[in-house]
Amino acid sequence: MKQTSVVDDVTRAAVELFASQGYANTSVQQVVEAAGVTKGALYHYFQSKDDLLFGIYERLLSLQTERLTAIVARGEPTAETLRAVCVDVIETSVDFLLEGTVFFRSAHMLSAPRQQEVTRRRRAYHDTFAGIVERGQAEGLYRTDIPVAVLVAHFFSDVHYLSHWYKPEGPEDKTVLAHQLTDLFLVSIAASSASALASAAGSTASAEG
Amino acid sequence: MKQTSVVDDVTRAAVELFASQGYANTSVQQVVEAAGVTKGALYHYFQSKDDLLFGIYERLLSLQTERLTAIVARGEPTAETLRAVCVDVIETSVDFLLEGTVFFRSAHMLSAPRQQEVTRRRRAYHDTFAGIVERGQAEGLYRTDIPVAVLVAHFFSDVHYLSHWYKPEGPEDKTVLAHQLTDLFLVSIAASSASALASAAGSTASAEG
Amino acid sequence: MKQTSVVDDVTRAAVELFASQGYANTSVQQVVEAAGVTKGALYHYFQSKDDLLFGIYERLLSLQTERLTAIVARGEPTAETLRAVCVDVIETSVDFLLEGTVFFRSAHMLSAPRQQEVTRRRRAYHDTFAGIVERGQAEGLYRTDIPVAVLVAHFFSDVHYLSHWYKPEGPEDKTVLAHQLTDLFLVSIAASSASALASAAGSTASAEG
Amino acid sequence: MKQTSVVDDVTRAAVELFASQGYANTSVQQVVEAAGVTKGALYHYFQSKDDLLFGIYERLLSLQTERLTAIVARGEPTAETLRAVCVDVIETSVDFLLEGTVFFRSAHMLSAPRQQEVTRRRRAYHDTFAGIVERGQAEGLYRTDIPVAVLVAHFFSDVHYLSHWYKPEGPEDKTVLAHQLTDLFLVSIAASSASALASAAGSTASAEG
DNA sequence: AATGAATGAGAGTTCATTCAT
DNA sequence: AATGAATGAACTCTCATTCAT
Repeated sequence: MKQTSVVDDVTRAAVELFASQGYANTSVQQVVEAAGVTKGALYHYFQSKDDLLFGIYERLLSLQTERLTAIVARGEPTAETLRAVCVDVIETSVDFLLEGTVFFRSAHMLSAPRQQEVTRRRRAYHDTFAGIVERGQAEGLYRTDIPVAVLVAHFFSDVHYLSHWYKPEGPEDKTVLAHQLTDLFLVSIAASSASALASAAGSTASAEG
Repeated sequence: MKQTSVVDDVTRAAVELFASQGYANTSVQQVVEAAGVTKGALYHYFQSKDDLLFGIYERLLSLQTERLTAIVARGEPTAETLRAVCVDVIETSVDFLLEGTVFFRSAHMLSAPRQQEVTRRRRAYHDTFAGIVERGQAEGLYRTDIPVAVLVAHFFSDVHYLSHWYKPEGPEDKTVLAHQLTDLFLVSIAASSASALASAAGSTASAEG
Repeated sequence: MKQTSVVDDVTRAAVELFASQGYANTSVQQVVEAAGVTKGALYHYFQSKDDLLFGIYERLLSLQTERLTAIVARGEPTAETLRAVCVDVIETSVDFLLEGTVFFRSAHMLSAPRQQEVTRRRRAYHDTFAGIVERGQAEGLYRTDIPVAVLVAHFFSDVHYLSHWYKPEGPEDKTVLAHQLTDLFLVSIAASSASALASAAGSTASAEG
Repeated sequence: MKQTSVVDDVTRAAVELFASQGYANTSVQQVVEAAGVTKGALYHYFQSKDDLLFGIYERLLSLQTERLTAIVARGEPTAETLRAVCVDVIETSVDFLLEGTVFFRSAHMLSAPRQQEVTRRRRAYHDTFAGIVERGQAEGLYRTDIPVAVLVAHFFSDVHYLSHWYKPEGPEDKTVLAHQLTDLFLVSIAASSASALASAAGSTASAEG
């Protein structure tokens, strides 16, 4: 009774191969062999190899956007919202670690229009995130001595980097890790941290800790 | 009076093309055309296309290792050493932004032995960095409630991510940015920040800031 | 009240696509889409793509053979018969200009047996035409200094060429054009024209007109 | 000492295969096998299969344009010029019969820009030819009761049709044929032929011969 | 030191046709 | 009568690399 479809089998095989060998180093032949289908079947459902890659991004972006929207819609206080968003995106990224690997490595191999589409959607996601941080700044929660763009990049750098070092089979638990990274981020952007930079900016000799 | 060599011209052209189009999408033909040399000349100095990529990594890794060693050799207090190292690696990464782009995107396209070599050297670099953090923990400067591996990853994620968002021609000054990111990192790993996680770990409702 | 059949819709779509893009450049998929039917339906009525092409030829050849036979059967004097045949085939060719385009461009793409069948029927048509000319020669109407094969080719070249230059929406009226081309042909093969070649054959300096 | 180049061998093989099987039915593999070269060598000199086809047209168009220009440049009386042009283009077309076959069958398979280029050059050729006819009309040599466009099409139809019926190994001598077809054309467009149409236009019952 | 023509394996993609439904 | 998913062979084209010069 197990129902497998060509689309699912191919997508699964593609994610694994793209993540382990890279998009460019993976031939369509390898994908169809790993998926147990024929080339003709693949091209019946996908217009091009590019489509395979975009499909992976599409799923990930849709999922993350949806989750972000849902959390924001709960209408909790800013600090709680931001913490929930951070934890959630890290956990989701761990769940889709292969997809993330492919995403960050191979986005530049997409056709130009699709690259723009991906960029557009990621930007929308980042903008929503930035909006929460800005609201927190207005409420006096977060420091304002560093541009929001830098704060946002600082957070997403952790998300991005996960696929470069995190091993799901390793010692770090996904949930614990999500809270640890979130805490590192939230501590660093807290309004109370702002003073540190003021004295440190022009000198490497100030004390901290 | 000849000021340009085949090796330099080719390397420069390769970095630019690999950064803008990706390694796999760049043909050797494109490289030789952009460098103004012939294929024969390129293959006289490089054994393979792989060599071109490895050469870029080689230079960047050597430079960063050398700078890290020099800073550590100054024998300053841990806090000053770590701050100096962080600022320096960020500034250097901005200076070699194209190389960084190539590095993080295309390392997986290297031949297996060279991929191992790169990994080995990056690990050595990270280990030295981790050693400084651990020394600081022993001195009571940095929090110990989060594994060092996570703290190290948290820092290098910023370095890594630079090539994805930072625009040298944009509004952010390189030095200012280096200090901002360093500050965000140092604040978050300070021993005094450790308490935050304790209360936050099991709940999303705790207050921060 | 159903007024369209799969066969008709498909044939119409095939003629248009084959004429505008060429037989080889038109996929069966394009034909079924243009005809508004499915692939299964097409293959229910046609054995192969080749069948589509042959069907177009079949219709055109049958029609022209039928019309030629009808005109000859009227038993008019040779000159009248030939004129009527010429005018008719030109007019019919204009009416089936798309079919003509396909015919002359793509006949060589038919399977060998069908190519032979087409050749056989065209030859029969030409032979009947040649017979009329020969009868006219025997009656002293047409010149005998040029082989009949050349005279016949001279006429059919005009028919053939129509699809390369004639635009139904252009200024030339179909009937007028048919009479003009017929006149050019009949004038040139008239017995009284025979002397012209005699003096011209070995020299390019003779006068004409 | 026989010098053969890849370009020549490939072009020769391509003309023969395209003429006998059609462009679309001939694979690049077949061309390289017939030419005795490798695929890589072919693609070193030709950018695409399209290039092969265009190269054939290019040579033919250049040759014919050059010859037309040379004849016109002799500045002979109109009648002599037109006769020389007609004889020459027919003889040349016989010499390049395979190229002609390819030309008329496969021009529509060229990429759009190249199709336009071919059309542009053929039109220029036809315009020069039409100019000679018009000059002859002004001089009272040729009939004016039929549009020049029809007269020009009437001539080129013979040239075009050659590849459909003429066999170089057959009984017709090239030069004799050229003069026969030229004569048929010149007789039919002579000013003295004009009266024939006047009485024939509205009726199929008039007598001729 | 340098050339660039030539190689040849393998890439992504198309498509007429089949067949279970 | 009709569907459309699936096949699989063949297609055009690319490209890192070699080697005679």
